Amino acid sequence: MKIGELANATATKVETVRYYEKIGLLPPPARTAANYRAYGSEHLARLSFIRRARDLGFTLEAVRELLTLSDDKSQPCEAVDAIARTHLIDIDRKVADLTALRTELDKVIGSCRHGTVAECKIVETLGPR
Amino acid sequence: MKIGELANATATKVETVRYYEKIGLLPPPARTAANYRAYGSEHLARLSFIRRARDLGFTLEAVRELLTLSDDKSQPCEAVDAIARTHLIDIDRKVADLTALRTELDKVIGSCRHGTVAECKIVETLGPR
DNA sequence: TTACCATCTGTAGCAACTACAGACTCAAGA
DNA sequence: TCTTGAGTCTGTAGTTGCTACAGATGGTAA
Repeated sequence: MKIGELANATATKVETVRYYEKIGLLPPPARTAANYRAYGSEHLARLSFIRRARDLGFTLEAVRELLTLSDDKSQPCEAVDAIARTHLIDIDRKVADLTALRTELDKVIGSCRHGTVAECKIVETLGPR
Repeated sequence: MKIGELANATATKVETVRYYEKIGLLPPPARTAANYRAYGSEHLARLSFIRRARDLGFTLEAVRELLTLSDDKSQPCEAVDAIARTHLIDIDRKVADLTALRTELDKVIGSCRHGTVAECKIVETLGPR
C-alpha cells in the first residue's frame, strides 16, 4: 500500500500521514526499491485509530497516550476511560464558554440601530467602559 | 503610561501588547529618553477595544476590520453589523459541532465496562470498522 | 518519447500568542 | 554610594496540527 492509497482509505492528506510519522504517531513503514513508503494493514488500523480519535476531538498528545495504552491489551482500561472523561469535561467547558459568548454577542448585535458608526452600539460596546 | 501599566489596565500580557504593535493593530507609541514605550489614553481605548473584541471571539483579522470601520464615524454601521453576524453564525456552528461530538464521545464512554484494554469498548470504537 | 501524475525530502507558513536570552534602565533600601 | 530587584528593550524560537510549497525522482499511459 502506497502513501496515497493509505491516505485515501483514511480520508487523510498525504502530508498529514508523513507528519504523523515524523512525530512518532505512525511507525515508519518499509520502503520499496524506489524509496516509496510501503504500508501494511497494521498501519491502516493504527491510522484509522488516530483519525477517529482526532475526529472525536482528542489532541495528538491524548491520541499518543491512547495508542500506548491500547498496545497493552492486558492492562485495565481505567486509564483509557480517564482520558476520555477528561476530554468530555473539556468539551463541556468549551460548549459552556461558547454559549455564554454567544449570548453576549447576540445582545451586542441586538442593540444595533443601523445608523452611522458614530451611533453604533456594537462599536460602543467594544470601546472602553 | 508604560507598557506594564497599559497591560495591567487591560488584562493583557506585555508581550501581547508588543505583538499587537508588531502586527499593526496598535499604533507605535512615543518613546521616553530611555526608549520605553509611552502610551496615551487613545492607546488604552484602542487596546480595550481589541481585548473586548477578542473576548467575544473575533479573530484578529476581524478586529482589524472593526477598528478600521470604527475609525470612520460617519459611515453606516452595516459593515460592523455584518461582521458581528457572521461571527455569530460561526459560533453557532462551533457549538453545534461540539455538541454533536459530545454526544458521540458520551456514547463511547458509556460503553466502557471497566475490564482490560483487550475488552475495552472505547479502544474498540477507535479501531478500524 | 513525452506528458503527467505520485512520491520523495526539507523547509516555511498559518493563528495568536508565549517564552525565552541577553542587554538596558530605574527606583528603593543598606 | 552601591546594590539588588523589577521593569523594559530587541530579537528569536516555541506552541498545535497541520498545510503548502520547492525541487528532485519514479512510474505509467498514449
